[in-house]
Amino acid sequence: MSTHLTAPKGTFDTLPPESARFLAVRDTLTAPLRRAGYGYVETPVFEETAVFSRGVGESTDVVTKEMYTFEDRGGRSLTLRPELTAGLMRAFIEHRLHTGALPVKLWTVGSAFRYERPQAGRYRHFTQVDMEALGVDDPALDAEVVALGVQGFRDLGLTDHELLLTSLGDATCRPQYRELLVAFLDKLDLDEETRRRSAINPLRVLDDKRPEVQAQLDDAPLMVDHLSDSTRAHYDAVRQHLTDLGVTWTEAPRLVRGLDYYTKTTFEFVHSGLGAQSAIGGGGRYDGLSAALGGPDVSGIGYAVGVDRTLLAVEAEGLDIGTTAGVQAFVVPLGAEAKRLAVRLVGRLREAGISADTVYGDRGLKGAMKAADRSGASHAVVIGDRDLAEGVGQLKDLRTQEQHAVPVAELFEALRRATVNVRATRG
RNA sequence: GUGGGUGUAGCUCAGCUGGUAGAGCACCAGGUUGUGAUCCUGGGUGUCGCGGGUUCGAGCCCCGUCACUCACCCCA
Repeated sequence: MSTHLTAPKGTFDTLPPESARFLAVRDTLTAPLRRAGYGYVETPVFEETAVFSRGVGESTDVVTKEMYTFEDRGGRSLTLRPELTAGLMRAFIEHRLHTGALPVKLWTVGSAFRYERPQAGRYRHFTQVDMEALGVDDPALDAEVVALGVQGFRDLGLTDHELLLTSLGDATCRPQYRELLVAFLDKLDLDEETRRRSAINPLRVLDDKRPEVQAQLDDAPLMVDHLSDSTRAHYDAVRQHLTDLGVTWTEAPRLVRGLDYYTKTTFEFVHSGLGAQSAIGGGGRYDGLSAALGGPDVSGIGYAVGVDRTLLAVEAEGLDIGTTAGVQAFVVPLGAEAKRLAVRLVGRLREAGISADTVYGDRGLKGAMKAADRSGASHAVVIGDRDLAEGVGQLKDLRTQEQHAVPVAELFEALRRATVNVRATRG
């Protein structure tokens, strides 16, 4: 078995019927964005490495040890995107979208790649929904973005999740706070690696899960207590708008995000049924990102949601979504002549928008009927030599087992009518 | 990168103190070459993750390795 080809470490295949749930989750998460006027964007899954090293941040683990970076045949350094925001910003800058109406509201969905040790909910290839509102720094926009994320989870029927919210300050107050925090951390008993992390990105130490570290952090200074007047007012306004929108949250003053570009409003959606990788989405404001990528100094806010993790959350809550009904009609031919008729009939049904299928390969009548049953079809047509001699096919209601002969020329119409009736009854 | 757990059929698993592989589900065929959920009969679909060692003999014991998995780290 190990000599056979398998999906690369940390990756997985999503097969039917689970794949239907994946699609349902993906589409449900993006629906609120489409309703709110966000435009779809598609960018490459790889970018020049600098897009991420400068965008995500040289000090982040994502950039320093988790990227799939390679040189192409032309000697360019390229990287498979470890997240979607930086590429979206690159496109925003490249196409000078800031010269148009603001804010520019964008969304995308697709693959991201990180070289990490696989774990429950953490894979080397994963799918994210990503959205950004660029060019306007308005607390109401922060609230809209957060609320749209919440809406997606609500629409899926998820209940066991929580919105964590905080403010990370901005360029006027974060540096001073950082110094305070560094001074505090310097007095603690930390291992060498944590100390190194503290020097590069001290905020992240606050997020450490280890009890021996957390125990020392009770008196740590918090960013929210050291916000400048303007960021304080910004944060207050965001919370006011969220309350108006009926969004509830938990204050999380130690919340930190792993990507360097976040400022001010910062949030994370966590789900209780996922194990250690509990974040199903997260985001925030990133007023310095555009400039860091060589673009205009415009602000932005957005979030990313993990489609795979959200699917895990949906499954953890036992939600019934994306169940496929199978096809509506099924044709069972017996013999070569009937087979030609079946192929034509199925083709016509599909053209008419009715999902239909038939059997392929050498199947006996019993096997074919079994396939018809499995297909989910409400109606089947059985055509054998005996029927053809009489110029008919047998239309069968698979639910009631009722069956009657229908002239060959009328089979299409009879099936169409029967399946449309079923749909009307169900709907 | 650091630790722990687990690898037997498509899936879930059993396999006694080492004797050469099984169950259920699923799948396929048959039960009058014309009818699907039940029933009956038949079919194993497997390099027991891989490599080496011990042994007369290894699914079982030992070593190595790979994969999966969970946690740290990190984060979607």
